[in-house]
Amino acid sequence: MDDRYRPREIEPRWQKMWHDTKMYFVKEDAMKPKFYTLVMFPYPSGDLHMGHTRNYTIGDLIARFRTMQGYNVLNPMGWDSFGLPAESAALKEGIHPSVRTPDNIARMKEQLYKTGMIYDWDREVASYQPDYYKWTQWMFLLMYERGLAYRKRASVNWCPSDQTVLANEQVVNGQCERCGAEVIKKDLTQWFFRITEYADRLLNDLDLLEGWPERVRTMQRNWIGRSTGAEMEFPVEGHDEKIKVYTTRPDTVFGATFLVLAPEHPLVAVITSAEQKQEVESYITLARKRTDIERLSTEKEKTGVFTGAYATNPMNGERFPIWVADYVLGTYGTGAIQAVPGSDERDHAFAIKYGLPIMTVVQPEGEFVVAGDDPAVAPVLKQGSDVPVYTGPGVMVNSGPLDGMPTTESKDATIALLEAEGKGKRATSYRLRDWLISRQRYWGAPIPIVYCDDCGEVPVPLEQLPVVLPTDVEFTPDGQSPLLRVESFVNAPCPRCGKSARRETDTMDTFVDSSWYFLRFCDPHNTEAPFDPAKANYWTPVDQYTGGVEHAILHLLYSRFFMKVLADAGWVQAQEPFLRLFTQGMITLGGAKMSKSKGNVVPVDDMIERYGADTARLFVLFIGPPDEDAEWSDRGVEGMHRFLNRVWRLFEGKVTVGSGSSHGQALGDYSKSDRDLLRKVHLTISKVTFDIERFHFNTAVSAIMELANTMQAYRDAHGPQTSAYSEAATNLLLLLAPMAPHIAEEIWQASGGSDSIHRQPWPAVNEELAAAEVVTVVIQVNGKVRDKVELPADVGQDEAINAAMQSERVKQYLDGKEPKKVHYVAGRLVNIVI
RNA sequence: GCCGGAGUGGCGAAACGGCAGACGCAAGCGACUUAAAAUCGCUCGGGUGAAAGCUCAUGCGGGUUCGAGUCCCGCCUCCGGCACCA
Repeated sequence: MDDRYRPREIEPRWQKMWHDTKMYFVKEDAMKPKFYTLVMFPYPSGDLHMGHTRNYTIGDLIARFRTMQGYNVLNPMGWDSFGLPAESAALKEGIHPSVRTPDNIARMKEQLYKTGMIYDWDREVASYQPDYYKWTQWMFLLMYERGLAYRKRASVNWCPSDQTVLANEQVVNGQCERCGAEVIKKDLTQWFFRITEYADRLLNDLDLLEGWPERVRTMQRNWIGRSTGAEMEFPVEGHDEKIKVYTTRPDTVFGATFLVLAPEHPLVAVITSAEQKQEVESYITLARKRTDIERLSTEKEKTGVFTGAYATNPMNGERFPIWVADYVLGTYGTGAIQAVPGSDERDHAFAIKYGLPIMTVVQPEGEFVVAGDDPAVAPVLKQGSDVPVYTGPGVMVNSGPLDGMPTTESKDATIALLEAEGKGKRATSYRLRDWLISRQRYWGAPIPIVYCDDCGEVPVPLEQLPVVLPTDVEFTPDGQSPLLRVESFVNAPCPRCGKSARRETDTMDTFVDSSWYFLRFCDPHNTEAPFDPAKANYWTPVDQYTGGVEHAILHLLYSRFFMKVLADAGWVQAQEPFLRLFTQGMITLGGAKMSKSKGNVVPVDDMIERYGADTARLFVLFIGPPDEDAEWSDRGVEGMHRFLNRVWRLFEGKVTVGSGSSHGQALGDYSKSDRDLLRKVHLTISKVTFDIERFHFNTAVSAIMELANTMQAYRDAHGPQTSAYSEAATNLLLLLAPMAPHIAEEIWQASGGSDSIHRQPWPAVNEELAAAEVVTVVIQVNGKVRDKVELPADVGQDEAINAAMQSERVKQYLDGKEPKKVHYVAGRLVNIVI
């Protein structure tokens, strides 16, 4: 072994060995338990920084750890390589994305290689390649066949900067998630996936995902936003139409004093009276012009206009006015509400502004008086601001058959009443909208649809896939799909009748590409199908998925949707794609996320050059709890480099490693100091194993450091040539192997270890060696530590308490008196209560 | 407003209801060296004390318990998600 630790010499050597021997290439193996670990595949932007390294180091550690534990481990890598960033960069630099993308991939692959990441590269996929997106198009057709892909004209989100439509999920606070531009609404005919059909299952199955962070499950629950209530029909005076209303508080129907329609509601034009027509139309025009941001900023001030029409309350026959207001959303519920200003703050504000009647129908329990007994407490139909709004629980008043009923029962009772009289029914509503997948941009998978004058919209048949994305395209965005300009692409024969027809020219949202890639990894070379179900069923669900929390809704919800659709179609068995999810924190520099544009990156190449990959890897594991953000520290990384140098020196002077947990001698043959060292070894095995299992990598590294410190002290006293030291050294390397794989491999092979260290079994805890011989029992008086005493590990309660009572300190506190009570925690603590 | 998560030394952080601050960074002192680097050793939450020790201390206020950073109740602050969703 070299006398100095030289990572630049040893790391490339072992990387080559792992790579050349295809050490981590795997096949299905029914005899072994499988473990599918996956890190979210990256967008190939070019250069990796330490934020990425944290992510991939965790993935690599899991793969190596589970392999040593005897699992058949699938750890693949691929490239999420369609999408806007490549296109924007290409426009800026004048390099075509089809050239730039493979270059970037090659660069990132090289950096992963140099960091010692191991993947089954035989399974590499890239979503921009035709042999991948052929199957993305197949997925579209599957959706289409099952009635889950459809085209409709709708008011959609449009990013004026990126010049394309966006999914709801890609609009954050009224701004484009990618570029921050203010999103506007446009009426366009677009393709959607009917994810709302799966809303219930996507919500309910979140309960099964116990291996997911609570935070992510909550975010998905909020996003799906299920509420339950009722739909009710309100007849319109002088018209046959009835207005359907959705409400979560059907029990307050007796307090409804007007109806409100969203500006987009189709009945607005039908029911509006001649006198009000002009006012209503100009209001609607105004409302449509407002962006989401404007609507948010005017949150307090509600606006609306009277339609001139009247409706009848189905429960009590009351006649009341119908208004139009944009505080009611056209896209939620039925786009129409019953306004109950006595029980809803928004309706109350609106009623006050426009002088509409307010009536109390719910009263707080304690204040209940029989309706009519005291008009001051139970006001009947009053106008003005003196009738307060009350939204809490209570008792129904002014509500006919519901009077006196507590609100805990009134909701169900009202629904029963509505259903019995045929005036309404129980209903559920969701915040989730269908997923808009069309994009008017170039760098994506073409939507496999042809429009024929005779046959209409025709899906491209499987044997004609892929619909290839042409490369000779002028793709500067102008609000229209760039593919429209390519005659040879647009003009295509109708697959059904053969007459000349036109192709769909929009491409798919890149989130479609990434919604199924984890399945392609199971069978990446299949030319007949997206994957062989038998192989997919062997590997899926993914046992451990790792990635950034920024995908909590978009990617993770879409993938779950795809998995359920594929399960329904019989392609997979699992209902959920990702069994356990880990969301790692960012690494920040100067308090901000590392990013090239901000210029605050620590490139992984620099770290490898200066300290080697193992130092970089170990440091990002040690930097803090892996699910929390952590600030980069140059000093910290130097400390970690010092540690690896210390490890190196522990092996100076012919230290021999053997098999991990065997020890040739009986326990009694070891000296006291040997036994102490071995105890530390086995306690460390136990702690590191436990900590890796529960993703506490920072404390796993600490534990290994402690072991190294203990070994150093032992070595200073007894030298390295003892069997106890050899066993300690062996286990130290094995524990370090998944985290710092190169140095572990180098020392292993230089110290007589057989084969690769990465093919050794993970060390087992020897309970006999781990067992303590003596314990330090803490002696408390009234819960405060006053003394400690060393006792044999198998000490009984009586001896321990006895020993405690002998303590001089305890005697001082007792002052001759008898203790009131004594608590004993076996082998740990005696608490004397005085 | 609703829903999650988090508040511990100078810093990153540890602690099955049982010795608060492991491990590391920074800092200080010392050894080695002509010197520096590297390496090694010691100190390192506050107050008090010569020391042993005593005492205060895990965002704030209560509570449960022999014993609370940890459990319960009520607050405060920060981070994240949702939000005119009827």
